[in-house]
Amino acid sequence: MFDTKLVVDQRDLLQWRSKFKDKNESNMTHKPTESELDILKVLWEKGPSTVREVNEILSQEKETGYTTTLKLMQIMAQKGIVTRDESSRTHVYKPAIEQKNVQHTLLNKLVDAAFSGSASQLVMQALGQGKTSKAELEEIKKLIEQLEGEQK
Amino acid sequence: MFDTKLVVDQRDLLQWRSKFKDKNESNMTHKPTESELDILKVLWEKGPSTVREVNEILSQEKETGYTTTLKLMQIMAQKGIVTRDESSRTHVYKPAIEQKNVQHTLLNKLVDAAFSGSASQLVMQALGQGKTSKAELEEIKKLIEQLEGEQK
DNA sequence: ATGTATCTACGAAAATATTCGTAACAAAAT
DNA sequence: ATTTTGTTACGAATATTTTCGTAGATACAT
Repeated sequence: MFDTKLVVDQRDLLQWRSKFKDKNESNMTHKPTESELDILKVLWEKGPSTVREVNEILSQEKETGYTTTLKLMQIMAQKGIVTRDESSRTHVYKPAIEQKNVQHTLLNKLVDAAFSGSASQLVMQALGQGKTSKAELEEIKKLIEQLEGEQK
Repeated sequence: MFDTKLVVDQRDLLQWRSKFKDKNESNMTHKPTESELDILKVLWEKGPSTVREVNEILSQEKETGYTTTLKLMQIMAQKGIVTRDESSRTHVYKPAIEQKNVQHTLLNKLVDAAFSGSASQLVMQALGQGKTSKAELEEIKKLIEQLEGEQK
């Protein structure tokens, strides 16, 4: 009666499994946090800006302490999400990742997370909101026709 | 020389401002966290499920301890994001918010946060991925035409 | 009936993200 | 020259989210 019960507790199992996860910490898809995204938004729209400028704009939406914004932007710089020009005393920040890339990442995440992977479902929901102008609808229709052409 | 300097530090100002924010904590738009959304996704797809079932599925994607999933689902129940049937010992959970609602909320958030408020930009980006079938494109086109009709 | 597996409840640790005070310094104003 | 203002750096307090151990209860198998 060898009672060599093979006890594998949850923890051990998870540790073991994680050995097979990718080690690669590298700059995959930078996923900005929500606050970071707020800041990026400003930088994309207004172009290179100082902390004060960014904070000014963010404050219109939501009370935001100056040093809070500063700290966030410093962190972002460290993460490589933004770069900054330090030549003058007040640093000027600009985005280091393209809006397109972030859009792409977040869009896919959303499709996967909330739309069961169906992009067309998302599209229809988006259009259904009725906030899209006639001109835009036309443009989209044109795109669709173009896509239909390609896809033999 | 009354040196009654009116010192208003950042903190006071922010506190003061926040007095004018809406007090209304009520069930506005439930914004599930990322993990919560993962769980909702399962419940939407598979229908009412036990913690074990949900955890089984989540584990395929990412190592997840059983009690972790349990705790999350308990929290969600408390928040009112899910309801549960406690009649048998192993509780059965089901979503208490509709997928449509969450889609709507998250979609708007995304449009606003990453697409400068332009839904059509998002739509075009989504279609551009080339993951949309011909049939779906047709369906979307039909929707557009319908919308164009309404919008005199 | 005794042990084993499976649940829930619960609290608390760990990980992340956000907010902010304080110090040090430079620039500008007085 | 001295003071006031604006700026960065930095650490730490808060807040939020995620993860998990442990305890106690119930069902199930032996």
